[in-house]
Amino acid sequence: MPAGPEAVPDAVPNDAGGAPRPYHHGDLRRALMQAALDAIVEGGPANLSLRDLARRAGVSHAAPAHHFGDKAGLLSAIAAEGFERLAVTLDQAWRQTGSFLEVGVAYVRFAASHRAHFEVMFRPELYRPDDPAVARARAAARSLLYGPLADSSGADPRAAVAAWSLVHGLATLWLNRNLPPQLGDDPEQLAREVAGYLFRDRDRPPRAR
Amino acid sequence: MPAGPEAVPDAVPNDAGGAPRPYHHGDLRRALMQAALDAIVEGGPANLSLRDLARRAGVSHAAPAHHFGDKAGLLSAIAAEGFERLAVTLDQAWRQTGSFLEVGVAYVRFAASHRAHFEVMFRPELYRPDDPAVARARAAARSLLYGPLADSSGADPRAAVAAWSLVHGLATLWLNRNLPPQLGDDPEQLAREVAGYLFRDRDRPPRAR
DNA sequence: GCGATAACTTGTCAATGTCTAGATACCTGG
DNA sequence: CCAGGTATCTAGACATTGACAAGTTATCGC
Repeated sequence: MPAGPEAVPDAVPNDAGGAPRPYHHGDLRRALMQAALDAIVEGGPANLSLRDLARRAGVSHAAPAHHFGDKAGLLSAIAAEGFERLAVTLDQAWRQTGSFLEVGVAYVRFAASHRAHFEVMFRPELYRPDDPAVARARAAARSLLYGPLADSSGADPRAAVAAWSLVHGLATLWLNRNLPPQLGDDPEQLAREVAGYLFRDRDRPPRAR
Repeated sequence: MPAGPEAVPDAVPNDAGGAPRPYHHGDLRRALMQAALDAIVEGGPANLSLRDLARRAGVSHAAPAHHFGDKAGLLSAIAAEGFERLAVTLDQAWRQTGSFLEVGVAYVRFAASHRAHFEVMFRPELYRPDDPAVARARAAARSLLYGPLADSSGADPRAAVAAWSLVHGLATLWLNRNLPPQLGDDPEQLAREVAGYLFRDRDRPPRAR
């Protein structure tokens, strides 16, 4: 894809005018991850370019391969991190509110605030879903999605699927701007209102609001 | 329903022994679309290659550009066709059953049976969402999603969003194999069961619970 | 110190998207 | 019937990309 409107030459060893960049970046892996997240927010995972990330980080075009192997390796790392952070988010929401609805709201809030992670996590063809770190993190997040409902008596797995589907669909439709604008631009509020249609008689009273 | 492209000898440029392929393909546009749908089912929209499509159709590498301009043009055509067919599907379901739930089930069935279309339609960064044909078809499909609920008295747009989110989330999670396998592999049946949790007091009550 | 090793660079190659120019078949008007 | 025009397709070229191989430089363990 020669999509770049302007062709910037590959990594220049030194910043223009600044002090010479040290040979070792220091935390290139983290810097490349962050650059990737920025790039994905800007243009989606499909338009991601390893060489562009290298330029953003000020390193040579082949440096990313050293840390991630290849493009799928980078995206696998992003997916794993995303599932880890999602698990933390859902766990906190459940612990702090005891409300199944608030777990769903937290899911939507995560998608909106970690858009790049979220867009990668649910596109398995972009990365390696069987990567151990990915599989572990995904399993943890999944158990937190099903867990709260499994705790309640007479749990039906289809109820959890309904809840997960609702918040997942809302999150993806919101991210893709497929919802009517008159619903406002606050995904969290929208999630709380919309999810109420499903959760209304299945919830403990929330302790926090 | 979308029958494969035939009636044209799929000869490769230097096909050994066969009759020489005619200079004009006959229906190259349709053949390229079908090849693209096949390729997307195999590897996702991100791994789509125009040159690969040209090889599949037995034409030169630049032939696709003549019909679609560029890659985004091809994907725009796929998205437009997808929204058109989705609108037909939803319209039929509503007319034939008069059931919100069955419209939702039809949505999931469409996603499963038109996987390639569906995967493109909801990735606006891959195509040109403002393309007139796309915008028109998308608006038609959207009105059929909101229409049935808007007809009923005291319609709340958030109810429609809840319904759309549920079936959309279920469809995407099913396509990405993110649902527990013990729920079976029939998306239509799963949709009918799961959607019952939301539609239950707005529609014919489902058997369960 | 000093060798081992990790981190990064440079060079290269096949593949891709897109552009330009040219070749070929169809088709309409006379 | 046939001549020119146009739609369709081919051929070539170029910049960009992902991946690989081999070399260079800094850091770390001992």
